[in-house]
Amino acid sequence: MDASPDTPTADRRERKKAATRQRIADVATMMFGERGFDAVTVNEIAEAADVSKVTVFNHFARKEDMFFDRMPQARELLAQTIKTRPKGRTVVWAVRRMVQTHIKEQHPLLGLRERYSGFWQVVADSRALQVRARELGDEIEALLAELILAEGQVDERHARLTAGWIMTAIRTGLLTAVARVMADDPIEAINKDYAAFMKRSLIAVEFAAKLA
Amino acid sequence: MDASPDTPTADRRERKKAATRQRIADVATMMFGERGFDAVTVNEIAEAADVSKVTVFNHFARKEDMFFDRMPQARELLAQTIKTRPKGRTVVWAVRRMVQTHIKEQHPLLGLRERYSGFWQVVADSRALQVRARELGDEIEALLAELILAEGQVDERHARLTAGWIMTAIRTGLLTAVARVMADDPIEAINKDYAAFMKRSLIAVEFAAKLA
DNA sequence: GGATTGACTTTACCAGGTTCAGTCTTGTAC
DNA sequence: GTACAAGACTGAACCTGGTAAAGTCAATCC
Repeated sequence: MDASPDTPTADRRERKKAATRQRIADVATMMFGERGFDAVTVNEIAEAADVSKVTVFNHFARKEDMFFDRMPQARELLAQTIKTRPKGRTVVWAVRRMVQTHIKEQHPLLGLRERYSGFWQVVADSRALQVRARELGDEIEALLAELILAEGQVDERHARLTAGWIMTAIRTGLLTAVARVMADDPIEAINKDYAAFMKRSLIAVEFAAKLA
Repeated sequence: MDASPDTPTADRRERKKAATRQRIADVATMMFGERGFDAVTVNEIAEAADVSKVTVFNHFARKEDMFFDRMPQARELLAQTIKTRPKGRTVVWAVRRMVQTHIKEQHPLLGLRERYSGFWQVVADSRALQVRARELGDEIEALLAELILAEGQVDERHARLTAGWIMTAIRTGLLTAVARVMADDPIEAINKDYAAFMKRSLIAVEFAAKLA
């Protein structure tokens, strides 16, 4: 997960910076988990991380980003998955395969485990986090639209439409599954159903996209 | 548009309250249009409407709601349109017909006119407004899902999925069309294309929903 | 050794939003 | 007509996220 095992003598500075960022994110995530996102102030986080408020905002543009601090990596992952797909496969196909893999491997991004449910509980309890989650989803949707557009088969509007439909399917499947996890349904049953739903609905999207 | 022509001696109070609310919304909308949403402070609005800041927040829970002050009516309209649809018609059918009507009649909600473009320009320039617009769209999506669920043909997850696909189609069509209006394309060409797109994509949604 | 860079700090400030303790208006009951 | 209750509205203080400016201190470069 770390930047480089082969940092010769190099940048203590960068390491320290990364460490500070990580410390802030960790302490913040813990506090959010304990008391809820809105009940924790940025000042408290700064104090707990032994840093000034301004430093917090130097590392994270918004308070919400301390919670979603791994999203940039997620976007990277999606982009890579799609760009390295086998020749002749569509973007939708690559997305479908990625989703299936995530569910099977219980990947943090789209997969589920009991112990992830705290994360989602915090989101469910905070309007600000839901707004930011939606925004991050939109960014991914835009990225997806670009990649679909790059296939060259359709115009921009159609690419956006397809990307929106894909994200709707993913969001719906994920949210429903998360709700079931929080209701203490058995994970295995949830995952089986979740995977089946994603397969069906993404195939339907592919059809609809051809039709529209 | 007014509450009741047959208010005997009754509620001057309510009328005054509604008038205050309207005055605030009007003055705010004008100021937003002139200087942009973020550049206008709530204090300025309060002063211009000759009212205290607290009063502003008594009428509108958030600053953004002064701008989107007609959304509650829009939701009402959607619900009525769907509930009063001819027997045997699906929710998607009713939505499609409503969208077509709005475009044809250049209804403020989903239709387009040159002079609406100021409205959309203000939204395009403000992150806060975009967030709120998305949120309002989500509320409508949830309403739509409920109505689809009430048809009794599908489970809740499927209803949400369908509602999400519908809203994606509408959002995509509307945003693209708005962009063209702002780029000064001729309205008639835009509307023709916009209507055709909505028809195609909503039919595709209906197909996909059956398939999924 | 001296200059430069860049992470971090302190202080002060802004704007949205809430709380509270009222005042002023209006409809109602006697 | 007077008393009273409800409720729209007010003023001021306060909280929180977020920004600006100016400067401190350690690591790096030459």
